[in-house]
Amino acid sequence: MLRGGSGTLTSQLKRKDDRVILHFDYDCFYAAVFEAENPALKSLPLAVQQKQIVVTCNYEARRRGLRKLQLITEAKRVCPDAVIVLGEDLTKFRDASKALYNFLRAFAWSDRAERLGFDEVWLDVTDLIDYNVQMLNQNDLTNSFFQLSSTDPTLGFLFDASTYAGSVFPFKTATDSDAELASDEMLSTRLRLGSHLAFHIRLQMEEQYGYTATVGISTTKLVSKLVGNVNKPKNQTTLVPPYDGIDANTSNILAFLDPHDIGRIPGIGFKLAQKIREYVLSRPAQFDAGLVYGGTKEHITVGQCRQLPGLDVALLDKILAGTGTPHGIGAKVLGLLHGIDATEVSQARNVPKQISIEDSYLRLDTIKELLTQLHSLSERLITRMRIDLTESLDPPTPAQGVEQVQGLSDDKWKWLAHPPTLRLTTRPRLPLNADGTRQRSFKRISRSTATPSFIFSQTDTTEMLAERLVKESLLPLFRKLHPEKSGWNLSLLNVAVTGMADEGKGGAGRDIGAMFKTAPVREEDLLGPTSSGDSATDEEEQIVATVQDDAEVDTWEDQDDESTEIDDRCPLCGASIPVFARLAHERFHSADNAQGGTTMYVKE
DNA sequence: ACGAAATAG
DNA sequence: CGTTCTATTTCGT
Repeated sequence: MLRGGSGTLTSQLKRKDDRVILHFDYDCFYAAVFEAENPALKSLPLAVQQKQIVVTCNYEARRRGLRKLQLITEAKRVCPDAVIVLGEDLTKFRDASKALYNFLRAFAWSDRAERLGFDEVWLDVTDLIDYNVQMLNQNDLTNSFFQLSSTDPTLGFLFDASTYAGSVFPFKTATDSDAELASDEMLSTRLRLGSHLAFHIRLQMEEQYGYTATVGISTTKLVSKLVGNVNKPKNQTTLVPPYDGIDANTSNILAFLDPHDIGRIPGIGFKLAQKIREYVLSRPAQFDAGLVYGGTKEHITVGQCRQLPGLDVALLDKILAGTGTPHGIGAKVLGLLHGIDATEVSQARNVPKQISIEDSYLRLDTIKELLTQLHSLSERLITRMRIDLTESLDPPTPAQGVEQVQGLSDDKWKWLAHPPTLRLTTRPRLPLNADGTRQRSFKRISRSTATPSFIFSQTDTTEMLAERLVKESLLPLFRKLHPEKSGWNLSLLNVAVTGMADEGKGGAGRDIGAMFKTAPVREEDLLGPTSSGDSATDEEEQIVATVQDDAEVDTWEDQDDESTEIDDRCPLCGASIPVFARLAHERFHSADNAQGGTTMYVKE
């Protein structure tokens, strides 16, 4: 690294706002799942119980004083007529989450659709947005049509492209609007379209599935996630430009982020936050000793950190240093403090990378009980594998209402992935000290081995397979972890299969036809190496693109100077089209797009 | 590849 | 019992 020019703060930070990213957060998801199966619950105060606490509750319940993470006894005292349902079996939540994810995924032409937990999803809708920006008629923005498909022009919705749908940050006045457009008109247009797309998706999600969501709209994963929180539930917030000012007065990104506690920034977890606080305070940061989790802390804001004297990559690297801290952490965190986050929304996957089942115990110190627990965990693991890693091979049963666990019927099915690794994790309870006290520890230890192929049997019962798995694989792993004949005492067991790859991808299982159907043509795709768009880990599959005879393809900038008041001009060919013929004309171009071109296979 | 740790919901 | 359980990513070896 050179000193001088290349070491300055501004040279270390470079905004790149060429994406449109939506972040969905389903409103009180667990409660919503119960409401979806029993809509009568919607008007009642509803709380979902796990162990002795309310894990979530609907907004009627919150209105009556119930809170997340409240003790059940407290909840009953505050609101005696609350409906309290047990939510310890996660199956239905997982199923609903998967269904909603697949619904949302269909809107991302890039198939960049990333789930976080059960109730959050990011969509990178850049290509869909850019396609629609090209389609805009600048002379009649208020009567725009959003194309959800590049091949079926009837698929979409009417919208007003001159305004944002839903809420915006910051609250806007008419004069702000001019400043915004002057700052970056293209970015504003794209975000407006993003806001209308988000609005449409929210409506469809409620109509088709009965779920409401809170959405954030911006250009990065970081900001889209955070800005959604500004208006909730059942709402959305777009962070409007300007994005690239140098301080909170000129950049809405900085104005938005500055009041946030650093610990609220995704990517700055407990450890990093404590280190930053310690530096800012010039002493160790304390956290509330009373409660361990959600632990209270000293309030250090992004704005405070951002304005630290001498703050740059090198300083942050020094502040955050330690064994195991990620390389480049200084640059990463400096970016986050400025609302810069180049992280890509990851490609949708057909299977998870890992499945693990665990349980915790007060005391687990006998072989007999160990075998019982390992067996139980193994059965649950194999059941989950048969749900999440298999696919039915019977094509002529399209809409079968209820999914069934593979292995219990005569249906033909196949494995979608064969996890190569089996792992056993334990959490030992530390031995008693001399004074009779015992220090708590949450340290885990693990050993892994090759997954035995018998667990992929399609004929044996989970019971038989679990029996064999314990005897042949898990017990040997356990002996590696705990060689002593006795004396161990565990507070946790975890059994996992890991390393799953999307085996269907790029090969037989992948529906190339579907990609062809929805992928728009973009000239950038055909020219350079699109700066890779990264995804370094995934081997790239074949990309199908269409090449148009470009003879008379114009871009919308070229034409449309003056247009008549009565007719619209086609944004593609400039022809004057009466309103009633508009859809048909758009269909003409789409057909041209899909069929008139040459199919080209690009191998990376 | 393996095992630990950090992060997140 | 006390945050539990689950998943992803990254580091060091």
